[in-house]
Amino acid sequence: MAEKTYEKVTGFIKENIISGVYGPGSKLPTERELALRLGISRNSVREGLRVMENIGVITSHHGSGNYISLNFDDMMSEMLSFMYFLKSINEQQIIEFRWKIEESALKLANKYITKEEKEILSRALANLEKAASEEERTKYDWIIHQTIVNASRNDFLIANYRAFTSFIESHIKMMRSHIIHGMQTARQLELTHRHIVQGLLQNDLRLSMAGLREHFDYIDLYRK
Amino acid sequence: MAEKTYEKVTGFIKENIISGVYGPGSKLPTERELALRLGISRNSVREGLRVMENIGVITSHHGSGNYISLNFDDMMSEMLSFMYFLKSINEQQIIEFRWKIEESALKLANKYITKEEKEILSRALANLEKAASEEERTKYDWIIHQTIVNASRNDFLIANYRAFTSFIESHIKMMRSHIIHGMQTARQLELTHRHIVQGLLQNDLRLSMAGLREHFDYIDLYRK
DNA sequence: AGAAATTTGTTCGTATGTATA
DNA sequence: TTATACATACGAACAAATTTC
Repeated sequence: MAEKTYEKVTGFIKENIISGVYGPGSKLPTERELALRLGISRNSVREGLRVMENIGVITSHHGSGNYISLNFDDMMSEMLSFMYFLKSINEQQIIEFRWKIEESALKLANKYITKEEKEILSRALANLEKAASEEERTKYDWIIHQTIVNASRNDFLIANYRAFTSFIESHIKMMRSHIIHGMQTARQLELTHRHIVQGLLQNDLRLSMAGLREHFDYIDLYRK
Repeated sequence: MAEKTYEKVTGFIKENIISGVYGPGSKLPTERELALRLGISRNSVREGLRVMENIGVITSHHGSGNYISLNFDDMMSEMLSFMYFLKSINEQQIIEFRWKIEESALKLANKYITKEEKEILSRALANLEKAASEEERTKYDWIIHQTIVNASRNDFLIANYRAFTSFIESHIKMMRSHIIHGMQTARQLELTHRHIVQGLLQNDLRLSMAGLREHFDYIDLYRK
């Protein structure tokens, strides 16, 4: 037999999502009804539901029911961090990947960025440069990178970046403090942000690309 | 209550993998023993096992036992393609993303590619250029692109690319026949492959990047 | 080769805690 | 507050595949 019993449940849910019957917030049939309708036992239904819950497709509310949620981001990041341990993916690969994602996003952002996003970037840069605390700096640093990726207008890049982001959130904090410490001051790192943002504002791809490269060069240089 | 019952199982497995007790091929305790040891029912154990199976951490063999497998690649692919599907993304974004992934991979491949991989590329290119059928061309085309991505030595890029290609497999076939038809002959598309491969063989990043750009320019040009 | 033991696959019944009207 | 619907969890049982003797 090819299909396992619990896959009737996951298949059922997927099909109904794809066909548009279920969307975020939809309530699934009760476990008993699913068992009845699919011709399987309640335990098998539950095995399937647990799988879907774990990958972020549904959420289960005790006493209430099972609902479509469709936010895989958490699961994605959990899986990625687990992969990090197991495949012994080294820091090098992580930094490379983030760099490549941002590089790709930057090129597309240069094409698609809106006036509103340019303003967000300007403000974030200004705030970053006059930020007093490390916490503030992290915040505006974050806004800049996030805005650029969003401006790429490519949902694949955005989805990947977001999933990836939550995974390396702790790493970034760790890295950043390393970097700061290594450089004594954050001035140089901030300068790279200035180049990235100004390049985007002036439609100067060369400048922003160079800024991004500097940015990751610093990270690479001081991450030990 | 924070922890669900089945998470005792997933936690147990994860911890033992991370601590090195379990590696690929390790046999887990029987379901009954796990239930006993964790103080939960066998049904709950099975819910946890199904979750781990579904994300590719273990495989279950009827009558034999549960074993550590540790290949999430397939699961990643499935999850990403499901995600991608749900976001209902347009063709433009698909082409852009594939391009950016390959572009990133190409740069890294230029750094990490091995002699063996260069030989694979040479052979694939030769086979592509003397291929008689469309089916054959598709095959060697695919080998070239796949080899380049693998040569990037970045598991994140590889996982993404794999997930992505399985999703757009049908699109690629469709696109290719469109392109071929539009150009009357596949000569020009093959020339782009020649540039990409030769650039890699000669460590000439400029040439291979230009080839890749041509490649996607053709796709972009003729995809309507 | 064959029988017995082991293990996963699947189901049913039941008890309990939670949410909602 | 009560009643109902629902998810959570457990235990027992049998089927089917595998391993062991």
